[in-house]
Amino acid sequence: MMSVPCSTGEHRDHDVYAVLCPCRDILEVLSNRWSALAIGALAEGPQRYGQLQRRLEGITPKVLTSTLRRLEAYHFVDRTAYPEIPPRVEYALTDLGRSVSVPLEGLSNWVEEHADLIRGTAEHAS
Amino acid sequence: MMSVPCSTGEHRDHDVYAVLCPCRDILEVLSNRWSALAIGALAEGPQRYGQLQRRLEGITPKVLTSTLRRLEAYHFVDRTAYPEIPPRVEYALTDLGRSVSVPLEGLSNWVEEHADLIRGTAEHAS
DNA sequence: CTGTATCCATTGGGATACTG
DNA sequence: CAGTATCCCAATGGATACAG
Repeated sequence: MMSVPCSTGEHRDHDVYAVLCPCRDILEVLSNRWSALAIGALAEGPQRYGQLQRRLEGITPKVLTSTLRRLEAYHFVDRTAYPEIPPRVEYALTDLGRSVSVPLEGLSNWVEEHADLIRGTAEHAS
Repeated sequence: MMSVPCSTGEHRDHDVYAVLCPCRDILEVLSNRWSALAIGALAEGPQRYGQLQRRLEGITPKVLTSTLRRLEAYHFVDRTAYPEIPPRVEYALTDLGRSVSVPLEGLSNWVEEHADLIRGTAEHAS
């Protein structure tokens, strides 16, 4: 009985496609290459910029920054800068971030558990 | 103690960045605008191309096709074409697809439950 | 250390029209 | 009905260099 949010369009009877519910927006904030990974990393505790960059292997500073900023904008992450030299900045999940990290980890765990199975079965030729 | 798959890089001590584990691939297959939505729609039962197009409001035929093909390549979805005229094609989740739809719905439900909360709190300016 | 500034490549996604 | 064929755009992501 539960359906994917905003996939049915039952709430929309005119054709102004632009004004969809926020569900898709949020889903898209989470659905990009790094957001879920970053939240997963932060789920283990607050971390500094450099730590995150090492954790999320392969991410470039520009992308890391934009990812964190987006998560910040949606209040999944808090950024705290300490006025020291050298600078120290800590990123931590908000309550909302911790909350979403639960279903996100559910997905991560699923992937971990099924990765080899998929690897074995799938021929992604194309 | 569970971490986001392949976010720690603990399995990688050289620097050939290309050969990461399949986890990220899979996560990326699921992490795009339509995949999760499509799986959610199919979780309620097999559906035809046209039905899906109506369910996933706003999706264009090209994108719907590519989404389904990708999900098919990873064996989340099965495609069955009946040699009739007019043609009839049914898409259904595989066992794997049904399996992943569970954590995916967990995420969807979270989003549904928190959408307004986020909407109220977030100023995504920028 | 924590970023920003450029520049660039890829591609996901979209609009529209057309076909077996 | 179930797609394909084109054309196009914006955005994500990446490499590298540089700055406060």
